[in-house]
Amino acid sequence: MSVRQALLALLSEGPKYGLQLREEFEARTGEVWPLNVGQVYTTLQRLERDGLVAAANDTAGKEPGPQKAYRITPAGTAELGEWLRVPPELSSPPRDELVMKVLLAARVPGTDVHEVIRAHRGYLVQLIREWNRLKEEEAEFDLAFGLVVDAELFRLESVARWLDVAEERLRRAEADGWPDAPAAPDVPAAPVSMAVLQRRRRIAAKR
Amino acid sequence: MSVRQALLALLSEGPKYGLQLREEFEARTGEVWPLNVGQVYTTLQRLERDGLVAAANDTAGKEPGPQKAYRITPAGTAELGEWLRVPPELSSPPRDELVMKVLLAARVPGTDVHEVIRAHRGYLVQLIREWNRLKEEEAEFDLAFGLVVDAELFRLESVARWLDVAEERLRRAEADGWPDAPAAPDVPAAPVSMAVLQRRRRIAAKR
DNA sequence: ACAGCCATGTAACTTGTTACATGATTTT
DNA sequence: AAAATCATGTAACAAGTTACATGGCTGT
Repeated sequence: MSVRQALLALLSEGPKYGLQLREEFEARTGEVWPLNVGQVYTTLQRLERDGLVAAANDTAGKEPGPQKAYRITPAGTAELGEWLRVPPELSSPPRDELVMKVLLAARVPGTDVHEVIRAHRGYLVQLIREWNRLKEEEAEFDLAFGLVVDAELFRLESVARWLDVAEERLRRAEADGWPDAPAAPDVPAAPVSMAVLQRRRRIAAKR
Repeated sequence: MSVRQALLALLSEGPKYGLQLREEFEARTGEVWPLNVGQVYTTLQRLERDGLVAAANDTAGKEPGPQKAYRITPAGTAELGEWLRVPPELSSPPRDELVMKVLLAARVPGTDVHEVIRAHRGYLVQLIREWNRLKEEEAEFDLAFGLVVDAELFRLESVARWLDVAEERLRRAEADGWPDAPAAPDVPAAPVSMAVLQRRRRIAAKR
């Protein structure tokens, strides 16, 4: 839900048409974040439906051609302004796929969390090296590219550091006899009318 | 596209039913990442369609009740195993909403990037403080919560640091006379048969 | 008996992806 | 004239969200 506003931002500089928006979007992100064209057109349709953009009858006229330029409307400018300033993810943080893998791997039978963690960590340091190489090669010339690469590097490094503390935390928990319910390893908790079981757990959770 | 595998992971410990999966998912993520129930049921349907899970005719039988338990199949176990080990975001990194806001704000007329950056940075440090408080209060007791909070803290801190270097980069670029095309501030590049214009830009990009 | 939760399901909608179809323009 | 590429558009699908409908079970 950010392509919408990205298009508004590009149109705030002047009328543009579909393919042009795709190219400028990718240029603005240092050619790192691709944007498929189909989405540009469908998003433009929705923006027009919502009154945030309008077809720009080229002031020059007489030159229709295949291109259909759009311009931003006052309502569009307003929405853009708010989007730029309102911080993302206000409520609960986004689900992080790698974090989920570690959390879940910790209790999957026949799986060693530490092995999983090592695999991902190895891949991360490799990725970090590659981005650093790219940065040295190109980031001087392209402001957008430099910014995006920095963001990615910072993110990757924070994930790598998290893997380290996560592994340590898990190791300590294991030393303390975790997972806390190795219990019945297949018997589906007996036919105790599970609704009751469910309830009991909820109450227990409330302490 | 990770709820799918998360359900597989939970089912790898034994048969479970819909609501139970929702609750266990949220428990595993320290109650930080909510999961709406509707998605659990639709995802289970797709998993069944794809042969990764199957209805678990409770071995105990005779106790249908309202609950429909599912169990993981060998194919499901295989997919889960691969998902756990394959690193995410192999190709290009995910679009980060905050990064996009900064990149785009830099050229939106009537908008000061630095003001935008400051606003987001302020919000970030506030968020970091709140998470730290939560961590001190509860993270001791709940391994999952501790892990998720750490991940979020690391992420937020990396974003905050990125904002700092981004602001510095932008400031230097401005000193060097950026944005590079203040040019015609409204005239849509004249009616020069835009297709040609487009081409020229592509070639120029190739240098 | 009635209220309230447990449990499953469905509908409508948004965002995003991939793949294909169709003209117009330009290049060779 | 044919091939390539520019440009727009549509169809089909996956994944996610919110909201609502519907029974069964439980507690008072």
